[in-house]
Amino acid sequence: MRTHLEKLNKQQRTAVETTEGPVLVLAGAGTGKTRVITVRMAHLLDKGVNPEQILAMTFTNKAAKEMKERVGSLVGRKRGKILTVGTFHSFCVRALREHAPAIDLPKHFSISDASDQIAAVKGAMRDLHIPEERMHPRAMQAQISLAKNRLQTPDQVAEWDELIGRVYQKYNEHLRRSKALDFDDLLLEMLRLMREADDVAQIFRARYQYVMVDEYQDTNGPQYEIVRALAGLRRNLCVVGDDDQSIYGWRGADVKKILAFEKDFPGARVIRLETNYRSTEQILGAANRIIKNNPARHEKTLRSHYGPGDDIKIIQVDDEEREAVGVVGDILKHVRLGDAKLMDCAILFRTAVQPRAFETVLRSRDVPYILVGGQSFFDRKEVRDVLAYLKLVSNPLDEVSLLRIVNCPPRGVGKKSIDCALAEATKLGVSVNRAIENVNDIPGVSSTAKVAMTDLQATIQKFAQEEPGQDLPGFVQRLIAAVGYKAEVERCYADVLTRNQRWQAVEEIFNFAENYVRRNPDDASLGGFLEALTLKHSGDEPDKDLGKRDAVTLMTLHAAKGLEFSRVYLVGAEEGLLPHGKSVQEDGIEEERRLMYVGVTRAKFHLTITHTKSRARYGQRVESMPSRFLFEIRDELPPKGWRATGQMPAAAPARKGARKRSKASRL
DNA sequence: GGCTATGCTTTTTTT
DNA sequence: AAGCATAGCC
Repeated sequence: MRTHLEKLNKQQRTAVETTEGPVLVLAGAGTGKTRVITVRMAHLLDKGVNPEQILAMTFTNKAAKEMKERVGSLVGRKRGKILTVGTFHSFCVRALREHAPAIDLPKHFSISDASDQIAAVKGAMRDLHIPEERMHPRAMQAQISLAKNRLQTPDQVAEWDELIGRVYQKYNEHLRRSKALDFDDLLLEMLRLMREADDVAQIFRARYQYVMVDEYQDTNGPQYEIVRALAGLRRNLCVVGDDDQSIYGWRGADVKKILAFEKDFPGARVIRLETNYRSTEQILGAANRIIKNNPARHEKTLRSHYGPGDDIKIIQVDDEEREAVGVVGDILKHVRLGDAKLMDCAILFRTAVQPRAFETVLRSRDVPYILVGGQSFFDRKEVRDVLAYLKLVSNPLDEVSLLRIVNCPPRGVGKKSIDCALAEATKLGVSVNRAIENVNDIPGVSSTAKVAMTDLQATIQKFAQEEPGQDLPGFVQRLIAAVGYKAEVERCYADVLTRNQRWQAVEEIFNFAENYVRRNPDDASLGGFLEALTLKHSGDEPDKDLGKRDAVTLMTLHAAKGLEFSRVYLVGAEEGLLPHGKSVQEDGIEEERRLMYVGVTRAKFHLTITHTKSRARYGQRVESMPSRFLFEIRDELPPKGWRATGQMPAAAPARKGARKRSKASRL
């Protein structure tokens, strides 16, 4: 215990030792935030607090995992394991599963992921006869999500925008009759649980005597309310964050929450961590020069613990291909010189399309790399199909999944039959799944379709009655075999190579199942498996315990928050990309600046920022302008002739008549 | 009902 | 550039 405290500076130690009452730790980048949280937990345990009484909430699984490991190494694996450390979402799911009946929630609800949500929005709009031209389902979904994150009901939204309000309402009905909750609902239902089921709320408050929240600046409305409800009157609440690193405003996060903590929790102790143990003076100076352009923020003076260090490199290249070649070349050069390992290097970017060029170059040069948050695997058609089958077995009322696979592989269920079933479902106000139980009575459905749907339902039913337990991998394989999915893959892809590739994705799911069973030997279940995949618990590491593999890291700036690397390559520092064009339009420059700040402060010793002369966007080569942040970094004004270009093309109005762009304007 | 061709949109960031 | 949806043909 003493040794834990000895390694801390004065402020950090105060933060650790102030265990009672509300505490706000304002921790600038690299000031040892994670260390404070982990040591604080260790300290609580040393003081005799029961590990079950400690709850720590994070925003990403990565952060949760790291925190668990670090506490584990301080106090021992075994004791560390009993601590509750998790993302808000996973914590809420667990609580809801345990206490679903208390708020009339079905115990076996499924969780809608992003594509499920879009599908549900489309369904809702179809029900309301709202053409998709009125508003893109994607945009609609974003609006609904934002409303939920602001704790607004459909009625409240309708006052402001009737269209969105109505779809929001219908969308909720769709989810409910599919026994599904979306990501936002997980938080909202948890809040409802805390408010409406008093006995349950008491249990939680009694259980968690000490509550900690990481990255508090990213807390949104529902999360804040949950924290408040959990902390109760005891208020042993410690939140840690940095307003300069608030980058989730688009998800409903409210920076004001961290600024108003003392008001929300009177008597709160505020502790500032201002010594940076991560970066050189050069890097820190650059970061400070950028962030000082943001008007509303807590003034902070970060002091570097290290010397000046190397200059920051800002490099212009011809295009994204040269950018990738240059960066990878530089990495390899330093590896060859022996002053860096691959795992010390990170390539950071703004959008998910940027890594493509880098992947190509890395692969051609045989350089191992890890692409973090490479959502792509779960976006693969085969993976989504298989997952849909599994979801359907787990929750036979899941409408989105049913519609996805009714005719995949083709069973003679055509559009017309589906439309008739859909109409019948809407008429009866139930999910299609239920309507189809009496498919023979639905007019307009072809006879082949009737037989096919009955068969399919029987198959699903048969598997649904099984409890796979330890044999989950075999169960998944049998289900996929039963519906003839392999034959479908073979039918679709004539080319042997792609065919094998596609089928490998399916096999990867079998592997996931095996991993999952191995990790949860006691309580393996289909529902748990799907949940883990949806919330990305286990899914993100196909290469198992090779976390220490020597490889270059590629990730978005958002994913990089909280991490550090010796060498950072911040690529694509161009107007339209960073700051992103959409943000410029929507007045989100300050958040983009914080994003840039996050990127710069990830670097410990070497920082290289690149920007291109031109870049392909939407299949068209477009001239790039250096990011305004590159001038801020040098305390300069943009030169004459510089323009803030690169906004979204044609600035399509957010809603109402998504006008088709004329050919002329695209040329 | 199934398959193919054409044309249209897409690119913000995550649980 | 690529993936997805619709239309039009078998």
